[in-house]
Amino acid sequence: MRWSTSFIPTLRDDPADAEAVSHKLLVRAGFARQLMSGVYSLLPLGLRVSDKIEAIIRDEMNRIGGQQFRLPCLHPKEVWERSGRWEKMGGEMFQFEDRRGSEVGLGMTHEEIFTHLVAELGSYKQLPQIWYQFQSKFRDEPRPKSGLLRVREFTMKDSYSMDIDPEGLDLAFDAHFKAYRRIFSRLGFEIVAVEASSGSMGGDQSVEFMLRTDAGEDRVAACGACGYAANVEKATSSIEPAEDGVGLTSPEKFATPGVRTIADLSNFKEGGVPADRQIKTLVYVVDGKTVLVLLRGDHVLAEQKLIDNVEAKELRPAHEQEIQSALGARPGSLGAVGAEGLFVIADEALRGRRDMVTGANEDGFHLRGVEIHRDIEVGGWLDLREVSVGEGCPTCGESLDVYKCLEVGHIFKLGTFYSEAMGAQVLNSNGKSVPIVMGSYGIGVDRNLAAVVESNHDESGIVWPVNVAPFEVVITVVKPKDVKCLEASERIYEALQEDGIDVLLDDRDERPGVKFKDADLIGIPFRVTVGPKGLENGVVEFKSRRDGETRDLELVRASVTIRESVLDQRR
RNA sequence: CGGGGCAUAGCGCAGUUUGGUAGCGCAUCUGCUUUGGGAGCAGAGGGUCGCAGGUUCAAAUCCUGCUGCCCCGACCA
Repeated sequence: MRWSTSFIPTLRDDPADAEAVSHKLLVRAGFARQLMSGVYSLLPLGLRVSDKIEAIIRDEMNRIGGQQFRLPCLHPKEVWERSGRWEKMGGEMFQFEDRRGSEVGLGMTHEEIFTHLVAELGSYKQLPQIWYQFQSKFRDEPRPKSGLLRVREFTMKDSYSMDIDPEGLDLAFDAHFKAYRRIFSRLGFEIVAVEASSGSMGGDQSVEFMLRTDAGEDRVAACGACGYAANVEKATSSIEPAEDGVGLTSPEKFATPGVRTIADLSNFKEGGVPADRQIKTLVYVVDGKTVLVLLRGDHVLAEQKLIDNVEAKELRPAHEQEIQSALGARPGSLGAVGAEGLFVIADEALRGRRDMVTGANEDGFHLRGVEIHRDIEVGGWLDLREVSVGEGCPTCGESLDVYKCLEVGHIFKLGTFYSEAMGAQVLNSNGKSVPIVMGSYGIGVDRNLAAVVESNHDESGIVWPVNVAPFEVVITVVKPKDVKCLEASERIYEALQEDGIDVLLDDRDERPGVKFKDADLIGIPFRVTVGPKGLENGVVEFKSRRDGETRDLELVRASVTIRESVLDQRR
């Protein structure tokens, strides 16, 4: 492609509303433009990268026997009602009426629609199957952010596996696991595969593929010693057992004027205790019922653990008014002692604790000498706390690290939830009708595109890995008006094109400095500079974007060397 | 949904406090000079000042309402 006739709108300044590095660079370098909040247009350069990422994914999906489909974005309400997710997705799904008044929605994922086709399978002899597609997904995110990292319309590769039994699902899951590892390796990512919460997907096991970056929104707890890694939504850890005193024969109320927080109470002079000697009382509304959630004062609730453990349609923190009427006190003085009629869930870390301090359900008062098992009627013990840095690894006991990650892929074992809901059954070898066992596997194409930029850039711009670069080589014609200069450039350009190299010829009538800056900004891995200076000696300059390494190539064999360098880095 | 900020030319911004009919840099177009890391000079084009009301002789500027976008939090496959 010739730069002079291409649409590559580079900008000198960062866009004012961009925060994430990938957002700034993708806009500045002319890969993407925003249309509205969380919705982006891909420009020619952006699409070229997207196409390459898709090609890698397609290659690996085909390798494990995947068959490519294309399903609609526009879905009827009925199909989503059969799985119960029309309601469950709530505001996150774009839902509206067509002109006849039929309710329709934009697909945020395609379990229901694929399962609709899966129902056509009739015999175990047709299994296993792996089906996939690249398709737009629509999710009305509460807060789109960080450019292409969190958007409302995006392209996803989603695949689905169909098997006769759980053992078959294990095989398909494992095949995807390995395919994903290869995909991310070809994208140049060092990823961590972590145990994750399945969230609204249902199912019993899920693995997230995490890329360590501060631009991410998830946090992962990982052990450097044994390799344990899990999303903090699911991660567990071991902590030092607490040593409690004998305590009192019964809880004793004491005045704590002005104390509203755990920190207040630990600094409180008359009767304050450290946070790990306090019981934190949170109030939740679970399907309309008020529930108390207890944690050690210095621990943080991992809300997803609560959601995963209690089967509920709706779960949310209670409003202050609801708290007031349920317990008779405001947050700051809440406690579970004597909280009759309210279900109490306690975190495991509180098990067996004595001589604790908690709110008295009376503003400005707390109780001391509280012994959990004696004084509080706990309805359920659960692991609810979020792990933090330095706590013990649950498998080997070494110290855990916690860091920010971006979710670049997620694979789920769905089981029979959708096949049962949609009536997707086959006859097994005994002639009995059984639901198909399914898995679901996703990779966000645009998110991965942005993720590559997050982990491959420097102060001059993007540094694309050869595998996904929009062009592998840019030929910078220093002086396009000089006939020798242009002719030499054209020769290399044509030779590389014939060899199947993606090459961009910068034949613009611009000053060399502008061309160098632009080439660095858009991040082409290799640059060939053809100028009068070099041509006098029969050479062109060959430069690597990543390490800046430069060497002169004899004009006559330049294209051969360049091709070898490119092919060497393709994977 | 709660809190904060912003909205003026394709991009980045000033002008708003104290109302007087819109400006700077980059980009674009023309000419000349220049040409190996975002050139210089001269000239030119381009704006319903987010939208709708209101106040006023006069509104980018003051008042009211609305919309959009960004950030923090909540939320989130």
